[in-house]
Amino acid sequence: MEVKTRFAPSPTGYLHIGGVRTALFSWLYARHHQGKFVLRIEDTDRERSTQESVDAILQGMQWLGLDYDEGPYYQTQRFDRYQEVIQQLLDNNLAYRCYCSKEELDAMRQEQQKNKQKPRYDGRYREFKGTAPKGVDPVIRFKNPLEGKVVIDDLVLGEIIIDNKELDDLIIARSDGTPTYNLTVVVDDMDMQISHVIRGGDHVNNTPRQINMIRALGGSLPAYAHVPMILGGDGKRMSKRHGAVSVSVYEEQGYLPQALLNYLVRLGWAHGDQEIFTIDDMIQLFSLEHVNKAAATFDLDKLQWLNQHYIKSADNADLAQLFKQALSKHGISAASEPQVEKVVAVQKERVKTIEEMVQGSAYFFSDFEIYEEKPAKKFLNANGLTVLQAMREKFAVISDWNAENIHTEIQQYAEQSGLKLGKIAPPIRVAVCGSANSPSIDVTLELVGKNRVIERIDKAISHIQSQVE
RNA sequence: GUCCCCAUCGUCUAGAGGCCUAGGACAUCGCCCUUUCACGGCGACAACAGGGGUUCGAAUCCCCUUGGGGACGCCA
Repeated sequence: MEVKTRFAPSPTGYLHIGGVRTALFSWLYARHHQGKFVLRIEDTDRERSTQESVDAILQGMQWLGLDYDEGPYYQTQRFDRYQEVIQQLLDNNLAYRCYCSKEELDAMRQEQQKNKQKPRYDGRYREFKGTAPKGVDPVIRFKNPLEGKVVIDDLVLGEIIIDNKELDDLIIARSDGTPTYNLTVVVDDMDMQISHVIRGGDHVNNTPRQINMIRALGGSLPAYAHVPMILGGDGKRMSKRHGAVSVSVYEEQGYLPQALLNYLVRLGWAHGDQEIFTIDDMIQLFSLEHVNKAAATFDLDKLQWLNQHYIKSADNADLAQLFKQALSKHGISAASEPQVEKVVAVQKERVKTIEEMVQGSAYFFSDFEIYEEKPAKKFLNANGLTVLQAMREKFAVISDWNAENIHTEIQQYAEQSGLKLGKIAPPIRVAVCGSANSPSIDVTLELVGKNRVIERIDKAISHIQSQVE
């Protein structure tokens, strides 16, 4: 049988890390087995589904390169089919109408909670033969088996046994006639011939209900694999405060898709000691047998380390593209000098994200008005003035402005003045960059350009002189 | 509360009864490199939740306890 997996998000919010990880595992499994991967949008909840969310999901999948062979299917476009199945269930006495009001249901739940029982619909309309109450639009419930147990042979968790007595007759159609999740999943997974249902651990409890429905419909069961959930930094379920942000945020902050994927694939899965995986590695090595059972905690530090790794090894031209986009988002024009690619080449070794690269590179492209307070205090002083004045003269006569010649001039001054490099570079750096951090001073000066370097040194000189007065 | 699941360094994990004095990675802390910040190199710290079994032998198998997570919607 052909392997066919699916990712079935509901468009009721952004696509977050947990969703992406599920999608990744599902995708990897399909790719590893040269099967098919389906994207299905579960938008039956019309109240909460939005087009923005759909777009966010599609965009996120594309950014990450998680391509699909079928879909996106939209469940709202399959209502006729669900209706047909619901009718079939009704006709075969496998489902029934329930006239309970929400208030009635609430009361039932409260009573059960009070008696320390699991809240469960009691099946009061299951064998109802009387006349329907007037003015009540009924919901339709599936007749869950009363006896017996459901055995799930989960590919990750192993055997899970749930007693049918723990289950109740779930609603498969709302009072407005629209189908609900547990029905649509079952119908779609059957119709789309999904061979492996790979999804988050929060769905384990839905599985026995779905198995019962598939059996009632005479379908064959897919294999199930429930992957562990990802917890937020607080060890609790992901929340906005702890990690559950849209993948688009990672894109905006300058994470590379490869880094995010690499981070995610190692969350709940491992291949010995290997930490770095190319996409091909992942596809080749991924297997459900090595997926962990325990939930994992999201760790931004490690993601950053991986991102740094991939930035360091990325192609300069590719990086330059991303860098340019990020610069313009910050209103920094990279139109003139220096060449973006050259800046990228020197900065890629020292940042964790593209965003960080932008933060630390503004002085290459535009002048600044203020110096960072601490370094300015420390280096733009009387000693600094001497250095700057001397170096200004030396720089002014360099005809071929490159790192090597700049380095030579600094070296010469060090010898003449008896000052260590550690005394000479910092004032120049603060004068030219506004801060105490930058790549090597010679390369930095080369890229900033001769004219601007001299302008900025002049500016720093007058800044110091005005301080002294 | 009820049901389901889980349990190795702070975090992600390796570990399929002897290869474990428990390995790797991130983080942290040292040292080296260095004109700053980084990169890099070397090193240190740091875990089998507890208790019972089974076995010649248990991180690995079983049971209990504890802890954590999930589910219990006319959400998905």
